[in-house]
Amino acid sequence: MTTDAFLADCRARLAFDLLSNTWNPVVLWVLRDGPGRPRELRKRIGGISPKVLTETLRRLEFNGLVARHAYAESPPRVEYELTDLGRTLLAPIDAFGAWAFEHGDDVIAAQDRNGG
Amino acid sequence: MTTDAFLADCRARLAFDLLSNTWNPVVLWVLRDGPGRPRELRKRIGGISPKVLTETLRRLEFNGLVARHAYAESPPRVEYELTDLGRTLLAPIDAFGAWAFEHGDDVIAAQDRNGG
DNA sequence: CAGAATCCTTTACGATACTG
DNA sequence: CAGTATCGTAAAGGATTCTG
Repeated sequence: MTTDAFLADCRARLAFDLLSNTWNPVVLWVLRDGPGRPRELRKRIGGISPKVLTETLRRLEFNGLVARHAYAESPPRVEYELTDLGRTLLAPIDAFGAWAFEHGDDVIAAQDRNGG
Repeated sequence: MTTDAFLADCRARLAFDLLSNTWNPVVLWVLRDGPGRPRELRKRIGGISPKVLTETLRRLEFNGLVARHAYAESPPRVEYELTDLGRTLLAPIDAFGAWAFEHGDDVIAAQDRNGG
């Protein structure tokens, strides 16, 4: 794919936006392990507030990547899971994960070299 | 656990962080076509301000993904290019680009379905 | 031309308290 | 327990101006 093609096609930019915030990719990442309730997802993730988790899940739902299932119980029970579309994103995300496993130390070394 | 502490321990998060802003992935993408001066890079990208381009390039340089070459001339000339480490990131970015071309329409359809 | 400095707006994120 | 409302801080990004 050429740069011109990338720039000419707004879908590519729109797709990059799907990963261009702190929590979207992380939430997708942990959902690969199966559906989960909010409280449990927060344990999988670590360091995310309930409010931001809800916002992130609703954003992913809006984009068709995550499905929300609410059950009429008391206390309420809700589960989130990847949609078929969301699951297609796992392969590209895996590519990043594999890259991180292979080159993460190089990035950290560069940061240290540059006074980080 | 703070986000920073989690990032320090999780290479996947480190990789996501490299792409978790608007311009990092786009700048990496256009640098695949070869080294470029800032003004020319802005033409390749479109819609990025000079200030934000500089900030993005310096951020990528800090992480060892981009190299900066300044020549003592008048008017000054500067070129940026991918490092070897930066080039290793092109494959994962390609994987996501391919996903965008295959599934971008599905995302747009979901957004429309949800009143976007 | 590169890019630093300044000012401004928007948004992301977090903490807390509250509702059903 | 899930989710909303509110408040506050911090950072991203844009526009403009100035300097070497």
